[in-house]
Amino acid sequence: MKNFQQGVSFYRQKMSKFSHSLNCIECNCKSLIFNKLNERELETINQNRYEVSFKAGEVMFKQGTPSPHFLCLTSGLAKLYIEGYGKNLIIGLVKPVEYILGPGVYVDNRHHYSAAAVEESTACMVDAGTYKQLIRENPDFAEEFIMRVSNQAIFNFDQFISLTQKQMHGRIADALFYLSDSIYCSNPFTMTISRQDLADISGMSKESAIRILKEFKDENILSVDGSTVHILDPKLLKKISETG
Amino acid sequence: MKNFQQGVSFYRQKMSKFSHSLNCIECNCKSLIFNKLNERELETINQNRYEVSFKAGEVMFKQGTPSPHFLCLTSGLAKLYIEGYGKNLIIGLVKPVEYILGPGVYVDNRHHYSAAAVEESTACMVDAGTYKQLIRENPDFAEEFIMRVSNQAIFNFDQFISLTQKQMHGRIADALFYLSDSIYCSNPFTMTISRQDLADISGMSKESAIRILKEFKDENILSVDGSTVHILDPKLLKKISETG
DNA sequence: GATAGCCATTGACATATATCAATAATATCT
DNA sequence: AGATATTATTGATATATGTCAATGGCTATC
Repeated sequence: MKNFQQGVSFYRQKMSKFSHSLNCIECNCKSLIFNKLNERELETINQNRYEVSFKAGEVMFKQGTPSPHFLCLTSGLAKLYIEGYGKNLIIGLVKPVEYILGPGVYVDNRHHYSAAAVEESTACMVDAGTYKQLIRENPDFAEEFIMRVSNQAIFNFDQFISLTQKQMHGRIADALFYLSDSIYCSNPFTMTISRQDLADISGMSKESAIRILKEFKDENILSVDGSTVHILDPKLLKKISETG
Repeated sequence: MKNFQQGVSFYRQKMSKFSHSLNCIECNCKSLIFNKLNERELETINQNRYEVSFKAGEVMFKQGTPSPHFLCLTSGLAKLYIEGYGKNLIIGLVKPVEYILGPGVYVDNRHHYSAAAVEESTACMVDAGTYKQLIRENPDFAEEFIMRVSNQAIFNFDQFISLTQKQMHGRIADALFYLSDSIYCSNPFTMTISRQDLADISGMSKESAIRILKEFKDENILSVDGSTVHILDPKLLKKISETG
Protein backbone atom coordinates (compact mmCIF):
# COMPACT_ATOMS: atom_id res chain seq x y z
CA MET A 1 0.00 0.00 0.00
CA LYS A 2 2.86 2.32 0.75
CA ASN A 3 4.34 1.41 -2.59
CA PHE A 4 1.17 2.35 -4.36
CA GLN A 5 1.12 5.78 -2.75
CA GLN A 6 4.72 6.28 -3.70
CA GLY A 7 3.95 5.22 -7.23
CA VAL A 8 1.15 7.72 -7.55
CA SER A 9 3.10 10.64 -6.23
CA PHE A 10 6.04 9.66 -8.38
CA TYR A 11 4.08 9.71 -11.58
CA ARG A 12 2.45 12.98 -10.67
CA GLN A 13 5.88 14.52 -10.49
CA LYS A 14 6.96 13.11 -13.81
CA MET A 15 3.67 13.37 -15.60
CA SER A 16 4.08 16.84 -17.06
CA LYS A 17 7.41 15.86 -18.45
CA PHE A 18 6.03 12.97 -20.46
CA SER A 19 2.47 13.96 -21.10
CA HIS A 20 1.65 14.28 -24.80
CA SER A 21 5.31 14.41 -25.72
CA LEU A 22 4.50 12.10 -28.59
CA ASN A 23 1.23 11.58 -30.32
CA CYS A 24 -0.47 8.33 -31.06
CA ILE A 25 -0.51 8.78 -34.82
CA GLU A 26 3.25 8.92 -35.17
CA CYS A 27 4.03 6.73 -32.18
CA ASN A 28 6.32 3.97 -33.30
CA CYS A 29 5.64 1.87 -30.26
CA LYS A 30 1.88 1.77 -30.47
CA SER A 31 0.05 -1.46 -29.91
CA LEU A 32 -0.92 -3.41 -33.02
CA ILE A 33 -4.51 -3.26 -31.92
CA PHE A 34 -4.44 0.32 -33.21
CA ASN A 35 -3.99 -0.89 -36.76
CA LYS A 36 -7.75 -1.13 -36.74
CA LEU A 37 -8.15 2.59 -36.02
CA ASN A 38 -8.08 5.42 -38.52
CA GLU A 39 -6.30 8.71 -37.97
CA ARG A 40 -9.27 10.47 -36.47
CA GLU A 41 -9.80 7.64 -34.01
CA LEU A 42 -6.13 7.57 -33.10
CA GLU A 43 -6.32 11.28 -32.44
CA THR A 44 -9.20 10.64 -30.05
CA ILE A 45 -7.05 8.14 -28.18
CA ASN A 46 -4.17 10.59 -28.24
CA GLN A 47 -6.23 13.26 -26.54
CA ASN A 48 -7.35 10.93 -23.78
CA ARG A 49 -4.13 9.36 -22.65
CA TYR A 50 -1.12 10.21 -20.63
CA GLU A 51 2.26 8.69 -20.12
CA VAL A 52 3.68 7.54 -16.84
CA SER A 53 7.01 6.10 -15.84
CA PHE A 54 7.64 3.56 -13.11
CA LYS A 55 10.77 2.49 -11.30
CA ALA A 56 11.45 -1.20 -10.89
CA GLY A 57 9.24 -2.61 -8.19
CA GLU A 58 6.67 0.15 -8.28
CA VAL A 59 3.03 -0.78 -8.28
CA MET A 60 1.16 0.38 -11.38
CA PHE A 61 -2.31 -0.37 -10.13
CA LYS A 62 -3.69 -2.29 -7.27
CA GLN A 63 -6.28 -5.06 -7.17
CA GLY A 64 -9.57 -3.71 -5.85
CA THR A 65 -9.03 -0.09 -6.85
CA PRO A 66 -11.10 1.69 -9.51
CA SER A 67 -10.11 0.95 -13.06
CA PRO A 68 -10.75 4.06 -15.16
CA HIS A 69 -7.95 3.36 -17.67
CA PHE A 70 -6.50 0.73 -19.90
CA LEU A 71 -2.76 0.64 -19.54
CA CYS A 72 -0.36 0.00 -22.39
CA LEU A 73 3.23 -0.82 -21.54
CA THR A 74 5.55 1.14 -23.82
CA SER A 75 8.89 0.10 -22.31
CA GLY A 76 10.20 -2.16 -19.57
CA LEU A 77 8.49 -5.22 -18.13
CA ALA A 78 5.49 -5.60 -15.87
CA LYS A 79 3.99 -8.41 -13.86
CA LEU A 80 0.28 -9.00 -13.32
CA TYR A 81 -0.53 -10.75 -10.09
CA ILE A 82 -3.47 -11.72 -7.99
CA GLU A 83 -3.03 -10.99 -4.32
CA GLY A 84 -4.27 -14.02 -2.48
CA TYR A 85 -4.03 -15.05 1.11
CA GLY A 86 -0.49 -14.03 2.00
CA LYS A 87 0.93 -15.16 -1.32
CA ASN A 88 0.76 -13.66 -4.76
CA LEU A 89 0.05 -15.51 -7.98
CA ILE A 90 1.55 -14.03 -11.13
CA ILE A 91 -0.92 -14.56 -13.95
CA GLY A 92 1.30 -13.11 -16.66
CA LEU A 93 4.18 -10.86 -17.60
CA VAL A 94 3.61 -7.99 -19.99
CA LYS A 95 6.20 -6.54 -22.30
CA PRO A 96 6.11 -3.66 -24.75
CA VAL A 97 4.00 -2.90 -26.64
CA GLU A 98 1.10 -4.68 -25.07
CA TYR A 99 -2.18 -3.66 -23.49
CA ILE A 100 -3.34 -4.76 -20.09
CA LEU A 101 -7.05 -5.32 -20.69
CA GLY A 102 -8.40 -5.97 -17.23
CA PRO A 103 -11.85 -7.57 -17.16
CA GLY A 104 -13.15 -5.21 -14.49
CA VAL A 105 -13.67 -2.32 -16.93
CA TYR A 106 -16.81 -3.95 -18.31
CA VAL A 107 -18.06 -5.36 -15.03
CA ASP A 108 -17.52 -3.42 -11.84
CA ASN A 109 -14.93 -0.83 -12.80
CA ARG A 110 -12.41 -2.42 -10.45
CA HIS A 111 -9.05 -4.03 -11.00
CA HIS A 112 -9.15 -7.74 -10.36
CA TYR A 113 -5.41 -8.11 -10.24
CA SER A 114 -2.50 -5.85 -9.44
CA ALA A 115 0.29 -4.79 -11.76
CA ALA A 116 3.84 -3.81 -10.89
CA ALA A 117 6.90 -2.80 -12.87
CA VAL A 118 9.56 -5.50 -12.85
CA GLU A 119 12.04 -3.34 -14.74
CA GLU A 120 12.01 0.42 -15.08
CA SER A 121 9.02 0.99 -17.32
CA THR A 122 6.88 3.52 -19.11
CA ALA A 123 3.22 3.17 -19.94
CA CYS A 124 0.41 4.97 -21.69
CA MET A 125 -2.81 5.19 -19.79
CA VAL A 126 -5.87 5.49 -22.01
CA ASP A 127 -9.21 6.55 -20.66
CA ALA A 128 -11.43 3.47 -20.54
CA GLY A 129 -14.52 5.40 -21.57
CA THR A 130 -12.82 6.57 -24.75
CA TYR A 131 -11.70 3.05 -25.45
CA LYS A 132 -15.18 1.66 -24.90
CA GLN A 133 -16.67 4.25 -27.17
CA LEU A 134 -14.30 3.26 -29.98
CA ILE A 135 -15.25 -0.37 -29.43
CA ARG A 136 -18.87 0.63 -29.92
CA GLU A 137 -18.12 2.59 -33.08
CA ASN A 138 -15.58 0.43 -34.84
CA PRO A 139 -16.45 -3.27 -35.26
CA ASP A 140 -12.94 -4.19 -36.42
CA PHE A 141 -11.50 -2.64 -33.30
CA ALA A 142 -14.12 -4.43 -31.21
CA GLU A 143 -13.21 -7.78 -32.76
CA GLU A 144 -9.54 -7.13 -32.20
CA PHE A 145 -10.31 -6.34 -28.58
CA ILE A 146 -12.37 -9.48 -28.10
CA MET A 147 -9.61 -11.49 -29.75
CA ARG A 148 -7.05 -10.20 -27.28
CA VAL A 149 -9.30 -10.85 -24.32
CA SER A 150 -9.93 -14.36 -25.68
CA ASN A 151 -6.22 -14.99 -26.07
CA GLN A 152 -5.71 -13.97 -22.50
CA ALA A 153 -8.36 -16.44 -21.39
CA ILE A 154 -6.74 -19.25 -23.35
CA PHE A 155 -3.39 -18.43 -21.83
CA ASN A 156 -5.00 -18.57 -18.42
CA PHE A 157 -6.39 -22.04 -19.11
CA ASP A 158 -2.92 -23.32 -19.90
CA GLN A 159 -1.57 -21.90 -16.67
CA PHE A 160 -4.56 -23.39 -14.89
CA ILE A 161 -3.61 -26.88 -16.03
CA SER A 162 0.05 -26.37 -15.33
CA LEU A 163 -0.59 -25.18 -11.80
CA THR A 164 -3.28 -27.63 -10.79
CA GLN A 165 -2.20 -30.83 -12.48
CA LYS A 166 1.58 -30.81 -12.70
CA GLN A 167 4.13 -31.23 -9.98
CA MET A 168 6.74 -28.66 -9.27
CA HIS A 169 9.29 -29.84 -11.83
CA GLY A 170 6.78 -29.59 -14.65
CA ARG A 171 5.60 -26.20 -13.47
CA ILE A 172 9.11 -24.79 -13.36
CA ALA A 173 9.74 -26.22 -16.82
CA ASP A 174 6.63 -24.42 -18.09
CA ALA A 175 7.72 -21.18 -16.47
CA LEU A 176 11.18 -21.41 -18.02
CA PHE A 177 9.75 -21.99 -21.49
CA TYR A 178 7.39 -19.08 -20.99
CA LEU A 179 10.27 -16.80 -20.04
CA SER A 180 12.56 -17.99 -22.83
CA ASP A 181 9.98 -18.23 -25.63
CA SER A 182 7.47 -15.52 -24.87
CA ILE A 183 9.11 -12.94 -22.62
CA TYR A 184 12.86 -12.62 -23.14
CA CYS A 185 12.75 -14.32 -26.54
CA SER A 186 16.26 -15.73 -26.42
CA ASN A 187 17.83 -18.83 -25.07
CA PRO A 188 20.51 -17.86 -22.76
CA PHE A 189 18.31 -15.27 -21.11
CA THR A 190 18.82 -12.97 -18.17
CA MET A 191 15.91 -12.97 -15.79
CA THR A 192 14.94 -9.54 -14.59
CA ILE A 193 12.41 -11.20 -12.32
CA SER A 194 13.34 -12.44 -8.88
CA ARG A 195 13.30 -16.02 -7.63
CA GLN A 196 10.20 -15.09 -5.67
CA ASP A 197 8.55 -13.98 -8.92
CA LEU A 198 9.51 -17.26 -10.56
CA ALA A 199 7.92 -19.04 -7.61
CA ASP A 200 4.80 -16.87 -7.90
CA ILE A 201 4.50 -17.78 -11.58
CA SER A 202 4.80 -21.46 -10.74
CA GLY A 203 2.62 -21.44 -7.64
CA MET A 204 5.15 -22.73 -5.16
CA SER A 205 7.43 -21.47 -2.42
CA LYS A 206 10.56 -19.54 -3.29
CA GLU A 207 12.70 -22.27 -1.71
CA SER A 208 11.14 -24.98 -3.83
CA ALA A 209 11.70 -22.98 -7.02
CA ILE A 210 15.36 -22.50 -6.14
CA ARG A 211 15.83 -26.17 -5.31
CA ILE A 212 14.38 -27.32 -8.63
CA LEU A 213 16.49 -24.83 -10.53
CA LYS A 214 19.50 -26.38 -8.84
CA GLU A 215 18.38 -29.91 -9.64
CA PHE A 216 18.00 -29.00 -13.30
CA LYS A 217 21.46 -27.47 -13.17
CA ASP A 218 22.95 -30.59 -11.58
CA GLU A 219 21.36 -32.71 -14.29
CA ASN A 220 22.79 -30.44 -17.00
CA ILE A 221 19.36 -29.47 -18.24
CA LEU A 222 20.14 -25.85 -17.46
CA SER A 223 23.12 -23.71 -16.74
CA VAL A 224 22.27 -21.19 -14.08
CA ASP A 225 24.55 -18.32 -13.20
CA GLY A 226 22.84 -15.83 -10.97
CA SER A 227 19.99 -14.46 -13.01
CA THR A 228 21.25 -15.83 -16.32
CA VAL A 229 19.68 -19.09 -17.40
CA HIS A 230 20.56 -21.22 -20.39
CA ILE A 231 18.28 -24.08 -21.37
CA LEU A 232 20.83 -26.69 -22.45
CA ASP A 233 18.48 -29.58 -23.06
CA PRO A 234 15.14 -28.20 -24.28
CA LYS A 235 13.96 -31.63 -25.37
CA LEU A 236 14.35 -33.13 -21.92
CA LEU A 237 12.86 -30.04 -20.32
CA LYS A 238 9.88 -30.36 -22.66
CA LYS A 239 9.48 -33.95 -21.57
CA ILE A 240 9.54 -32.90 -17.93
CA SER A 241 6.86 -30.32 -18.73
CA GLU A 242 4.70 -32.97 -20.38
CA THR A 243 5.06 -35.74 -17.84
CA GLY A 244 4.12 -33.30 -15.09
CA MET B 1 -26.53 -9.05 -12.06
CA LYS B 2 -28.96 -9.53 -9.22
CA ASN B 3 -31.78 -9.69 -11.71
CA PHE B 4 -29.90 -12.23 -13.68
CA GLN B 5 -29.50 -14.49 -10.64
CA GLN B 6 -33.12 -14.15 -9.66
CA GLY B 7 -34.26 -14.85 -13.15
CA VAL B 8 -32.24 -17.99 -13.32
CA SER B 9 -33.33 -19.45 -10.00
CA PHE B 10 -36.94 -18.67 -10.78
CA TYR B 11 -36.52 -20.44 -14.06
CA ARG B 12 -34.95 -23.46 -12.37
CA GLN B 13 -37.96 -24.06 -10.18
CA LYS B 14 -40.40 -23.71 -13.02
CA MET B 15 -38.34 -25.51 -15.57
CA SER B 16 -40.63 -28.46 -16.05
CA LYS B 17 -43.41 -26.16 -17.14
CA PHE B 18 -41.47 -24.83 -20.07
CA SER B 19 -41.96 -26.30 -23.43
CA HIS B 20 -39.55 -25.60 -26.17
CA SER B 21 -40.61 -22.83 -28.40
CA LEU B 22 -40.58 -22.82 -32.12
CA ASN B 23 -38.74 -19.56 -32.52
CA CYS B 24 -36.39 -17.28 -30.62
CA ILE B 25 -38.73 -14.33 -30.53
CA GLU B 26 -41.38 -16.03 -28.44
CA CYS B 27 -38.97 -18.25 -26.54
CA ASN B 28 -39.48 -17.64 -22.86
CA CYS B 29 -36.23 -19.28 -21.91
CA LYS B 30 -33.92 -17.21 -24.02
CA SER B 31 -30.75 -15.84 -22.56
CA LEU B 32 -30.94 -12.32 -21.17
CA ILE B 33 -28.16 -11.30 -23.52
CA PHE B 34 -30.85 -11.26 -26.19
CA ASN B 35 -32.56 -8.33 -24.51
CA LYS B 36 -30.12 -6.28 -26.54
CA LEU B 37 -31.45 -7.61 -29.82
CA ASN B 38 -34.47 -6.41 -31.73
CA GLU B 39 -37.00 -8.67 -33.40
CA ARG B 40 -35.25 -8.75 -36.74
CA GLU B 41 -31.96 -9.70 -35.09
CA LEU B 42 -33.64 -12.38 -33.03
CA GLU B 43 -35.11 -13.76 -36.19
CA THR B 44 -31.60 -13.98 -37.65
CA ILE B 45 -30.49 -15.98 -34.64
CA ASN B 46 -33.59 -18.11 -34.95
CA GLN B 47 -32.76 -19.08 -38.49
CA ASN B 48 -29.23 -20.07 -37.60
CA ARG B 49 -29.69 -22.28 -34.60
CA TYR B 50 -30.76 -25.76 -33.80
CA GLU B 51 -31.74 -27.59 -30.68
CA VAL B 52 -30.05 -30.65 -29.29
CA SER B 53 -30.74 -32.85 -26.31
CA PHE B 54 -28.17 -34.72 -24.27
CA LYS B 55 -28.44 -37.57 -21.83
CA ALA B 56 -26.64 -37.31 -18.50
CA GLY B 57 -22.95 -37.91 -19.00
CA GLU B 58 -22.92 -37.20 -22.71
CA VAL B 59 -20.20 -34.99 -24.10
CA MET B 60 -21.49 -31.81 -25.72
CA PHE B 61 -18.26 -30.76 -27.32
CA LYS B 62 -14.69 -31.80 -26.94
CA GLN B 63 -11.58 -29.76 -26.27
CA GLY B 64 -9.53 -29.37 -29.45
CA THR B 65 -12.39 -29.83 -31.90
CA PRO B 66 -13.64 -27.05 -34.19
CA SER B 67 -15.93 -24.54 -32.58
CA PRO B 68 -18.43 -23.31 -35.15
CA HIS B 69 -21.23 -22.63 -32.65
CA PHE B 70 -22.02 -20.94 -29.42
CA LEU B 71 -24.02 -23.21 -27.19
CA CYS B 72 -26.81 -22.04 -24.92
CA LEU B 73 -28.03 -24.43 -22.26
CA THR B 74 -31.83 -24.36 -22.15
CA SER B 75 -32.40 -27.09 -19.58
CA GLY B 76 -30.40 -29.40 -17.36
CA LEU B 77 -26.88 -28.83 -16.08
CA ALA B 78 -23.51 -28.95 -17.83
CA LYS B 79 -19.92 -29.02 -16.71
CA LEU B 80 -17.04 -27.31 -18.48
CA TYR B 81 -13.72 -29.01 -17.97
CA ILE B 82 -10.18 -28.85 -19.19
CA GLU B 83 -8.69 -32.22 -20.00
CA GLY B 84 -5.23 -32.23 -18.53
CA TYR B 85 -2.72 -34.96 -18.02
CA GLY B 86 -4.91 -37.84 -16.87
CA LYS B 87 -7.09 -35.65 -14.71
CA ASN B 88 -9.82 -33.19 -15.56
CA LEU B 89 -10.27 -29.74 -14.10
CA ILE B 90 -13.83 -28.43 -14.00
CA ILE B 91 -13.69 -24.69 -14.66
CA GLY B 92 -17.39 -24.10 -14.18
CA LEU B 93 -20.90 -25.47 -14.17
CA VAL B 94 -23.49 -24.01 -16.50
CA LYS B 95 -27.18 -23.92 -15.85
CA PRO B 96 -30.12 -22.64 -17.89
CA VAL B 97 -30.34 -20.19 -19.49
CA GLU B 98 -26.71 -19.44 -19.97
CA TYR B 99 -24.36 -19.22 -22.92
CA ILE B 100 -21.07 -21.02 -23.13
CA LEU B 101 -18.89 -18.41 -24.78
CA GLY B 102 -15.68 -20.28 -25.50
CA PRO B 103 -12.68 -18.07 -26.24
CA GLY B 104 -11.60 -20.13 -29.24
CA VAL B 105 -14.27 -18.67 -31.52
CA TYR B 106 -12.30 -15.45 -31.89
CA VAL B 107 -8.85 -17.03 -31.92
CA ASP B 108 -8.35 -20.40 -33.57
CA ASN B 109 -11.87 -21.71 -33.99
CA ARG B 110 -11.17 -24.52 -31.55
CA HIS B 111 -12.68 -25.45 -28.21
CA HIS B 112 -10.24 -24.94 -25.38
CA TYR B 113 -12.25 -26.94 -22.92
CA SER B 114 -14.78 -29.76 -23.13
CA ALA B 115 -18.41 -29.68 -22.04
CA ALA B 116 -20.59 -32.54 -20.86
CA ALA B 117 -24.14 -32.84 -19.62
CA VAL B 118 -24.32 -33.57 -15.90
CA GLU B 119 -28.08 -33.93 -15.93
CA GLU B 120 -30.29 -34.64 -18.91
CA SER B 121 -30.06 -31.40 -20.85
CA THR B 122 -31.17 -29.50 -23.89
CA ALA B 123 -29.27 -26.77 -25.68
CA CYS B 124 -29.57 -24.32 -28.53
CA MET B 125 -26.60 -24.17 -30.83
CA VAL B 126 -26.21 -20.85 -32.57
CA ASP B 127 -23.93 -20.40 -35.54
CA ALA B 128 -20.86 -18.49 -34.39
CA GLY B 129 -20.62 -16.52 -37.61
CA THR B 130 -24.15 -15.20 -37.15
CA TYR B 131 -23.34 -14.32 -33.58
CA LYS B 132 -20.15 -12.52 -34.56
CA GLN B 133 -21.97 -10.57 -37.24
CA LEU B 134 -24.52 -9.35 -34.70
CA ILE B 135 -21.67 -8.31 -32.42
CA ARG B 136 -20.30 -6.22 -35.29
CA GLU B 137 -23.64 -4.63 -36.01
CA ASN B 138 -25.07 -4.02 -32.57
CA PRO B 139 -22.79 -2.24 -30.06
CA ASP B 140 -25.11 -2.95 -27.14
CA PHE B 141 -25.00 -6.63 -27.93
CA ALA B 142 -21.21 -6.43 -28.28
CA GLU B 143 -20.87 -4.80 -24.88
CA GLU B 144 -23.13 -7.38 -23.33
CA PHE B 145 -20.98 -10.08 -24.88
CA ILE B 146 -17.75 -8.52 -23.60
CA MET B 147 -19.32 -8.15 -20.19
CA ARG B 148 -20.12 -11.85 -20.05
CA VAL B 149 -16.67 -12.84 -21.21
CA SER B 150 -15.21 -10.50 -18.59
CA ASN B 151 -17.36 -12.01 -15.89
CA GLN B 152 -16.11 -15.42 -16.85
CA ALA B 153 -12.51 -14.21 -16.56
CA ILE B 154 -13.14 -12.76 -13.12
CA PHE B 155 -14.72 -16.01 -12.01
CA ASN B 156 -11.66 -17.85 -13.27
CA PHE B 157 -9.38 -15.62 -11.22
CA ASP B 158 -11.25 -16.53 -8.08
CA GLN B 159 -10.93 -20.20 -8.83
CA PHE B 160 -7.26 -19.63 -9.63
CA ILE B 161 -6.62 -18.30 -6.15
CA SER B 162 -8.70 -20.96 -4.49
CA LEU B 163 -6.90 -23.77 -6.27
CA THR B 164 -3.36 -22.50 -6.01
CA GLN B 165 -3.27 -20.87 -2.61
CA LYS B 166 -5.72 -22.70 -0.41
CA GLN B 167 -5.42 -26.13 1.09
CA MET B 168 -7.98 -28.81 0.49
CA HIS B 169 -10.38 -27.79 3.26
CA GLY B 170 -10.64 -24.25 1.94
CA ARG B 171 -11.08 -25.48 -1.61
CA ILE B 172 -13.91 -27.82 -0.68
CA ALA B 173 -15.53 -25.00 1.28
CA ASP B 174 -15.36 -22.79 -1.83
CA ALA B 175 -16.82 -25.53 -3.99
CA LEU B 176 -19.71 -26.09 -1.57
CA PHE B 177 -20.56 -22.38 -1.51
CA TYR B 178 -20.40 -22.30 -5.28
CA LEU B 179 -22.81 -25.20 -5.52
CA SER B 180 -25.18 -23.87 -2.88
CA ASP B 181 -25.13 -20.18 -3.83
CA SER B 182 -24.64 -20.18 -7.58
CA ILE B 183 -25.70 -23.54 -8.97
CA TYR B 184 -28.44 -25.23 -6.96
CA CYS B 185 -29.46 -21.97 -5.23
CA SER B 186 -30.73 -23.56 -2.06
CA ASN B 187 -29.24 -24.68 1.18
CA PRO B 188 -30.03 -28.22 1.68
CA PHE B 189 -29.13 -29.04 -1.90
CA THR B 190 -28.98 -32.31 -3.79
CA MET B 191 -25.83 -32.65 -5.81
CA THR B 192 -26.40 -34.00 -9.29
CA ILE B 193 -22.64 -34.05 -9.73
CA SER B 194 -20.54 -36.98 -8.61
CA ARG B 195 -17.83 -37.01 -5.95
CA GLN B 196 -15.32 -37.17 -8.76
CA ASP B 197 -16.81 -33.98 -10.20
CA LEU B 198 -16.58 -32.30 -6.82
CA ALA B 199 -12.94 -33.33 -6.69
CA ASP B 200 -12.38 -32.00 -10.22
CA ILE B 201 -13.86 -28.65 -9.22
CA SER B 202 -11.58 -28.50 -6.20
CA GLY B 203 -8.46 -29.81 -7.90
CA MET B 204 -7.84 -32.81 -5.71
CA SER B 205 -8.30 -36.58 -5.71
CA LYS B 206 -11.74 -38.08 -5.27
CA GLU B 207 -10.63 -39.77 -2.06
CA SER B 208 -9.47 -36.50 -0.54
CA ALA B 209 -12.74 -34.77 -1.41
CA ILE B 210 -14.70 -37.57 0.26
CA ARG B 211 -12.51 -37.50 3.35
CA ILE B 212 -12.96 -33.76 3.83
CA LEU B 213 -16.70 -34.04 3.33
CA LYS B 214 -16.68 -36.57 6.10
CA GLU B 215 -14.56 -34.39 8.39
CA PHE B 216 -16.98 -31.49 7.88
CA LYS B 217 -19.81 -33.85 8.69
CA ASP B 218 -18.11 -35.10 11.87
CA GLU B 219 -17.58 -31.50 12.97
CA ASN B 220 -21.25 -30.70 12.34
CA ILE B 221 -20.43 -28.13 9.70
CA LEU B 222 -22.41 -30.14 7.18
CA SER B 223 -24.94 -32.87 7.12
CA VAL B 224 -24.25 -35.23 4.27
CA ASP B 225 -26.65 -37.92 3.22
CA GLY B 226 -25.66 -39.46 -0.05
CA SER B 227 -25.85 -36.66 -2.56
CA THR B 228 -27.83 -34.31 -0.32
CA VAL B 229 -25.74 -31.74 1.50
CA HIS B 230 -26.87 -29.25 4.09
CA ILE B 231 -24.51 -26.49 5.17
CA LEU B 232 -25.29 -26.30 8.89
CA ASP B 233 -22.65 -23.78 9.91
CA PRO B 234 -22.08 -21.39 7.00
CA LYS B 235 -20.17 -18.97 9.20
CA LEU B 236 -17.58 -21.54 10.17
CA LEU B 237 -17.40 -22.84 6.61
CA LYS B 238 -16.79 -19.30 5.42
CA LYS B 239 -13.98 -18.99 7.92
CA ILE B 240 -12.45 -22.22 6.64
CA SER B 241 -12.67 -20.82 3.12
CA GLU B 242 -10.91 -17.64 4.17
CA THR B 243 -8.15 -19.12 6.26
CA GLY B 244 -7.29 -21.45 3.41
C1' DG C 1 -33.62 -62.33 -8.03
C1' DA C 2 -28.87 -62.99 -9.13
C1' DT C 3 -24.98 -60.91 -11.32
C1' DA C 4 -22.10 -57.46 -12.95
C1' DG C 5 -20.44 -52.97 -12.84
C1' DC C 6 -19.94 -48.49 -11.35
C1' DC C 7 -19.53 -45.19 -7.58
C1' DA C 8 -18.55 -44.14 -2.72
C1' DT C 9 -15.92 -45.01 1.36
C1' DT C 10 -12.15 -46.13 4.35
C1' DG C 11 -7.40 -47.20 5.82
C1' DA C 12 -2.43 -47.63 5.27
C1' DC C 13 1.34 -45.82 3.17
C1' DA C 14 4.57 -43.05 0.23
C1' DT C 15 5.99 -38.62 -1.18
C1' DA C 16 5.61 -34.01 -2.81
C1' DT C 17 5.82 -29.64 -0.89
C1' DA C 18 5.79 -25.99 2.63
C1' DT C 19 7.81 -24.10 6.62
C1' DC C 20 11.40 -22.75 9.61
C1' DA C 21 15.99 -21.47 10.52
C1' DA C 22 20.60 -20.48 9.40
C1' DT C 23 23.94 -18.73 6.25
C1' DA C 24 25.77 -16.78 1.93
C1' DA C 25 25.61 -13.56 -1.62
C1' DT C 26 24.05 -9.12 -3.67
C1' DA C 27 22.46 -4.82 -3.85
C1' DT C 28 21.74 -0.20 -1.69
C1' DC C 29 22.85 3.72 0.83
C1' DT C 30 25.66 6.92 3.28
C1' DA D 1 34.49 1.71 1.43
C1' DG D 2 31.76 0.15 5.11
C1' DA D 3 27.29 -0.79 6.93
C1' DT D 4 22.68 -2.33 6.20
C1' DA D 5 19.11 -4.20 3.97
C1' DT D 6 17.43 -7.33 0.65
C1' DT D 7 17.64 -11.51 -1.90
C1' DA D 8 19.40 -16.23 -2.75
C1' DT D 9 20.73 -20.70 -1.07
C1' DT D 10 20.88 -24.80 1.72
C1' DG D 11 19.46 -28.19 5.20
C1' DA D 12 16.33 -30.26 8.53
C1' DT D 13 11.73 -31.15 9.59
C1' DA D 14 6.65 -31.33 9.53
C1' DT D 15 2.57 -32.06 6.97
C1' DA D 16 -0.63 -31.94 3.25
C1' DT D 17 -1.97 -34.73 -0.34
C1' DG D 18 -1.91 -38.51 -3.71
C1' DT D 19 -1.79 -43.42 -4.55
C1' DC D 20 -2.94 -48.09 -3.85
C1' DA D 21 -5.84 -51.61 -2.28
C1' DA D 22 -9.83 -53.47 -0.14
C1' DT D 23 -14.66 -53.16 0.94
C1' DG D 24 -19.39 -51.78 0.76
C1' DG D 25 -23.47 -49.96 -1.43
C1' DC D 26 -26.31 -48.93 -5.14
C1' DT D 27 -28.24 -49.53 -9.82
C1' DA D 28 -29.06 -51.73 -14.01
C1' DT D 29 -29.52 -55.66 -16.83
C1' DC D 30 -31.07 -60.04 -18.18
